[in-house]
Amino acid sequence: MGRAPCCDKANMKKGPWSPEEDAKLREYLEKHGTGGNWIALPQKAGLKRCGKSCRLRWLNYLRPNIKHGEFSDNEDRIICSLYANIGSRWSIIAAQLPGRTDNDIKNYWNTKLKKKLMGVINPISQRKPQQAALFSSLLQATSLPSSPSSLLSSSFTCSNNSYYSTQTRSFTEPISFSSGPLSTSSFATASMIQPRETFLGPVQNDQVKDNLLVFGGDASCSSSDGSCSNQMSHVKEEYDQYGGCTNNNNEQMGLQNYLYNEDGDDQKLMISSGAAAHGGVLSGLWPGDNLPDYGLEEIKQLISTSSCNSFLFDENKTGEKVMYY
DNA sequence: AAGTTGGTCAACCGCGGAGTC
DNA sequence: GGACTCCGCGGTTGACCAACT
Repeated sequence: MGRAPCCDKANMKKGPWSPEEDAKLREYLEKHGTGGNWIALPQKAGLKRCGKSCRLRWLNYLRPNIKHGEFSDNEDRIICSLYANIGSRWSIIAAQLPGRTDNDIKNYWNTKLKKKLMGVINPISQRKPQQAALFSSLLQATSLPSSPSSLLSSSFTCSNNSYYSTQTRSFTEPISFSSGPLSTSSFATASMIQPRETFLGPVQNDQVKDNLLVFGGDASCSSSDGSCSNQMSHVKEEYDQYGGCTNNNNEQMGLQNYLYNEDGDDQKLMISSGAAAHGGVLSGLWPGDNLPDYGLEEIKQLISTSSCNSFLFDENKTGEKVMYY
């Protein structure tokens, strides 16, 4: 037996919403709320629209406090980081960006951010394998520049060359980039996130140092392809538990509490990462040559393989520090 | 100036999960 | 436990616009 249609499509208007329809929907929702039933709502509101369409219009456009327009560098970083960790879980990502909708973020990723990232990754892919591995490892430890040239001009530093394992709760030996080919598996092992305790869970005391916030975690992923999506199957659950709560002001509190510091826009982040970027490592390696196109999966895989926690900083812009563990 | 191409973004589609009966 | 309904999500489409040829 097939699924019943959510509404009578024959009598439903489709396409762009008119200002009148917007006004009707807004007025109704402000007066009555959804009433817990989107399907019945359009009829009550006097709209010849599908309930799902109403819901989408409200959530993506009419809802109060919706933020439109340019994404900040900060938002870029959060999106990249979360995408690297959890993939295209746009609703979860959106929950960490107040005022942004999942649709907005999805569009932004598909049209702009992905290309931005590919601009970084593509040059890597034509390196010799050894260099490519190095580049992909570096990616997760560097800022997402507005252009490859800005990446080149960036000075990448990290607080040290150690990575911190939340599994062992101790600092381990630094990773050296000058010692030959990099083992991606070691990075993955060192850097996979641990949602409950670190990624979405409460920040541990030892994770907050010098105004740095932490997320990232221990070795829960050892897949050879570096993909960590499976390991994130509990993200929603964890999110519900830790992130989907509200504070006293009934404001949603979520992962942003661990992504933003008190200054909000000037936060510093500590992320799980297996690789460390040295200042100047990239210098002279940027090829600027033509490279094969990368698909979404490759992007994700490249990020994930090297770290499962790539996070891209632009040191010049924000002066952020990166710590690895 | 006209046609083509590419980018953007609002909206649609269909699926899976959760809740209810 | 199964059928059914609704919600929410992610992928995709298509209209619109600007840049390019």
